[in-house]
Amino acid sequence: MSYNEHMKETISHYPLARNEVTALLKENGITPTRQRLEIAQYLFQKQQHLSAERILESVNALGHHVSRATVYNTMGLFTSKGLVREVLIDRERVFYDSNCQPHHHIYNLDTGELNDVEGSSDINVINISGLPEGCRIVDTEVVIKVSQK
Amino acid sequence: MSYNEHMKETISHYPLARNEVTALLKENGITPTRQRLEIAQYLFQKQQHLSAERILESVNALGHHVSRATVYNTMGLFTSKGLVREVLIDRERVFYDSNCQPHHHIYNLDTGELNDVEGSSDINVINISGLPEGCRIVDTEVVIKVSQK
DNA sequence: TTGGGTGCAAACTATTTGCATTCGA
DNA sequence: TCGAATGCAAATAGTTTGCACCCAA
Repeated sequence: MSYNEHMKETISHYPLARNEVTALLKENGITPTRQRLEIAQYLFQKQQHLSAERILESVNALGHHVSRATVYNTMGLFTSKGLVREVLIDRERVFYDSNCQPHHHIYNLDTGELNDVEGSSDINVINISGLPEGCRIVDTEVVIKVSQK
Repeated sequence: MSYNEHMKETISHYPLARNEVTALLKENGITPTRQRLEIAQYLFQKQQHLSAERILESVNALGHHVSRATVYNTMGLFTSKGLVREVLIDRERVFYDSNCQPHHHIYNLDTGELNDVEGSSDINVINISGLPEGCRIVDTEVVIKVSQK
């Protein structure tokens, strides 16, 4: 179902209806609890990069209640199930990327903003030497750090 | 002066003699104190990836004394002067890369080892779309995560 | 001499953990 | 019902900070 189709089918302020998020979690073998649904609904409303603390604040600001430990548990679970991707850029906090498609990042050192590299860019990571025996590439992370200074 | 030339000129167990390290720091506008010299001498003996704690332990194990705060101060200073490069891979600690030449990394998820991609590999990061106005690329970090699992 | 550098311990902060309570199926 | 999930607070660990003392120039 496309994004536009979602929008036609829901009267929620979220692009994803609750029952759709429920299905998403079930498909991935995750028991859909109230807290996980609230986190997922906030997370997947659009493609974004969020810290655990930010998720905690935002979900709770919407009038629901989720504890800090549950946010960490849930994000760890979502990561292990491949629903989100951890991006380690900032020394002090992990960012969770709600876009799991292979893509790379531009990190603005001045503002701390994390954005995606647009699709038309050319980034090639091929023919790597030095891989340990029997290892396969699990993930490739490309972060381009930019600044005005 | 090449690495081999260094080796001929010193009887130290380090590839870099103390006076050479002193010169390196001065060239970079860093006051060469005893602690900074000890850290630098350990750091630049070879190309390696070290955590702050590891540097602290190793330098002190050699019989010298450097405090934890000084290690952090010094590594922050070396980073800002471009003598080392921070690599953020591990959620719990920063790695300092004693090799500042442009190069990329292979991170072994199973062992936690961080190694360099060999020079013959093809990694191209060019023609990036989506750079903010007036920004220049300060650094490009490519980390290839591998695992046997 | 003197301003930058250092050491120490306490403070800070993101994340994890232990355990009693609650909830989904 | 019952194991899994949650909440809370305390614990953990890397890093930073405040401040008195010291040393390179």
